[in-house]
Amino acid sequence: MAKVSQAHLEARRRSILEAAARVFSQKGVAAATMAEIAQEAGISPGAIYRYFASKEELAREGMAGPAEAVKAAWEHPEQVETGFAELSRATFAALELPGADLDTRLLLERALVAARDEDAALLDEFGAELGRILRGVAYLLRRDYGERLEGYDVEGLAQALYSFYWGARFVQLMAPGAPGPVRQLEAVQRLMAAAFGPQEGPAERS
Amino acid sequence: MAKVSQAHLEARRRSILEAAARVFSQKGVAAATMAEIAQEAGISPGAIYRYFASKEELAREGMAGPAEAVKAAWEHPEQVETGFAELSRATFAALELPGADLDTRLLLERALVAARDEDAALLDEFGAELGRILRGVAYLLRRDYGERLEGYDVEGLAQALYSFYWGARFVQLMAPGAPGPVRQLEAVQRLMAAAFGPQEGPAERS
Amino acid sequence: MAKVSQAHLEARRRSILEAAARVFSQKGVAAATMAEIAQEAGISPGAIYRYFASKEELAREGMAGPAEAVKAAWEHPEQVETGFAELSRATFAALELPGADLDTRLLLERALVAARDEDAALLDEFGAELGRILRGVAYLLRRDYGERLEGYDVEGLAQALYSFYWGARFVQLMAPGAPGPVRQLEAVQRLMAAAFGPQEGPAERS
Amino acid sequence: MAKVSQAHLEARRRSILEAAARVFSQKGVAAATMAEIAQEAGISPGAIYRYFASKEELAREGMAGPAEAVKAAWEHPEQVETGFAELSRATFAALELPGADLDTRLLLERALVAARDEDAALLDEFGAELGRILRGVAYLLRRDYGERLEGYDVEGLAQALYSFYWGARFVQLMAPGAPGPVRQLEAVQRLMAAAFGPQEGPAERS
DNA sequence: TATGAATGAGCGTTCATTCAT
DNA sequence: TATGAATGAACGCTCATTCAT
Repeated sequence: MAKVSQAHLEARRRSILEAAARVFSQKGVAAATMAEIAQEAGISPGAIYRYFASKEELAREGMAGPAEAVKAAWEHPEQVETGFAELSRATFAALELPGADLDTRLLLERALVAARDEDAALLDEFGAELGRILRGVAYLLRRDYGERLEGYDVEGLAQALYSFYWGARFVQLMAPGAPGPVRQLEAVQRLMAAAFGPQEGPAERS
Repeated sequence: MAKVSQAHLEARRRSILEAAARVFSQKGVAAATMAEIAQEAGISPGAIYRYFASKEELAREGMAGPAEAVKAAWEHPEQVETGFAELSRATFAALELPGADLDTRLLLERALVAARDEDAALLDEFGAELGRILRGVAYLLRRDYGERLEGYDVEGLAQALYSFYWGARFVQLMAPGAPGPVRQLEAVQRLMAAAFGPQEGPAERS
Repeated sequence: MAKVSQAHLEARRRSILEAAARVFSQKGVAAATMAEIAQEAGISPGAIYRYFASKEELAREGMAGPAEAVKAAWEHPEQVETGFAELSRATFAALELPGADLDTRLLLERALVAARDEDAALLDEFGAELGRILRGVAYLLRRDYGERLEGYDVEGLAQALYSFYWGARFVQLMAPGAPGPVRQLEAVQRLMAAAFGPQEGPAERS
Repeated sequence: MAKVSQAHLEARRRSILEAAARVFSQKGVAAATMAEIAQEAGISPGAIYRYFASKEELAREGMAGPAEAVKAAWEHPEQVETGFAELSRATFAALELPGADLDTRLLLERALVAARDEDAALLDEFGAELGRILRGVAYLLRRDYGERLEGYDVEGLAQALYSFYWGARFVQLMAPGAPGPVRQLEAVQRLMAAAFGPQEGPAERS
């Protein structure tokens, strides 16, 4: 029963995690009850404790951000074929998919928890991720716009774009009726196109 | 302890609100206890209920966003002497003041609560505020950049800038070490300057 | 200020007691709050404590049964001119006056309190009152029906009539739509008339 | 402690109800605490809430009058073999059993609560029960005494007898030393016998 | 190993009582 | 002496956690 169990155990663990994420994002970590999570996962409350030592641990793991595929792309830009514009567009388009708001809520709550507890580990993780993504953004900017970035604070610009991304998520959550992420991005891209000169820029590539 | 002046009562009320804001932003609304808030305010738990009917009401009022002066400026741009660039700078500079993070936490939690409960009132309020600010941003953009905005989706751009602002707040909270709001803004302003043509643009105004 | 105060003090004390009786009979002793009673009495909560040491004392005194005039008549039947039938009728007719239910509630609650706490004093008081009234009822029965009561357990009958009175109060409270006290009494009097022979009985008197 | 049988659950529920009835009748519903009831039932306070949603619900169910067998007899007089006199005697005799006072207290408190809150449901229930019993009493009176009731307000008389019953309960609670229910009833029955003529009356039946 | 009834600490809230004014 | 804001113990209730089954 040993080896097979191992796989089952892992599956069960993941299913609890997913149930928890659903409940957390809907109600918030504090308001969610273990009983609810158990029901969502289709097991008994007591069983959860075979897989997670406490609600806190479950929250910590259950809020570990959704493994966004797009994130990986930004973190490893060398392996990315598409240009900055296309990747941006895909990233922002994903925000308009159903379910994005749930992720945003979870991410925000997670951020809040980290900021409140001065949870160094979580904060560091976020910082590290930010660093990787920033590097990716800057890399792609440089690759696509080359010397036309001369005189620009590319890191500052990359950070601004990253902020813009988070802000778009946030506003989308709070005011679904406002101009959506994609429309915002288009306005920004028009700006960048104008700033970095004739459309040849990114087009040169290929 | 009878017949305390109206002013005293008001002061007490405000002091409770401030204590609550501190505790809420530190621990989150759900985790904060009335006992803690009372202690922070230097009174007994029961006394709070002379001023606020419930924890929920206290949370509602205690999280009512700090009356940011800057916000007013964006909402009434006709009365604003300074240009778009200057106002932006002031707005972002304020984010680097101490205490900004506290506000951001409170605002985020408030947003989360609203989004979770589908609290129509709060959501509407946010949406209305967003609308006013967007109008202000667009107004200032048009006033400062005039016909050079020809062909631009000014509303989309305004929304993008607003998103950028929120994102900057968020990132600042989560990764204090990253390029700060002001540096990000400078990069964006450089971009806008390049896009909207020779520096004369905003300068024309005088 | 001394002598005049004395009268005022007594008046104030009584007004508190009346306010308390009103609130107690409406909400019950446990649910009534000192603040409510104070408001009803038109004073401040703190002031009550100048006149009564505690809520319990206030309850004890405030529930001291309404000084029913009829009760006095039954307790001192020698001074009563009217016959048993007339006094009974007056007694039951009073139950159909507005306000009777409020008294009934208060009396019932008081009874409950006494029965619960095995409050010997209150229980004794009720017992003593019962004794006096029973004696009065028996006295009037014997005076009015004379030897026709031969062979009857007059004390048992008197007690039954007293029970009937209380039961009528109780049912009136719980089921206002049922045949009222007076109608019930009439049925009983018809029964007594039939049992004790030709109407001459009480009529002989004069 | 999982998968306890349905029977166990039912038993536990009933034991809580019994504990509650004991405490309620001893202290009154308002003064009784959940902790006390829990202790009386031999469980923890929290456990009660698996069986009852609130103290109020517990009170509602815990005060649901003891399913008196006698009551059923009065409500379905057609199925009753015994005559009015015998059934009355059984009913009043039951009042002298130990435990009757406990029930009376509970019933009185329940009545008070209903009257205070103007609890329409409870009041209606009481009214409906009263109606059924009254019908039963009148039915039995007519069956046993037949045409000798000519000229009587049978409904009024039935109601008077019902009031008498409640009053006897009440007085018994408050003044245990007074002539007991059975003795009172005997006096009343003597009266009825005298009023309705020669003993043949009920005897005719056979 | 899973269950889910039970625990009990801790929460929000109330209110009798006190006491500075 | 009256006021009424403040106290703080105690309540009803919740729920993370435990453990007998």
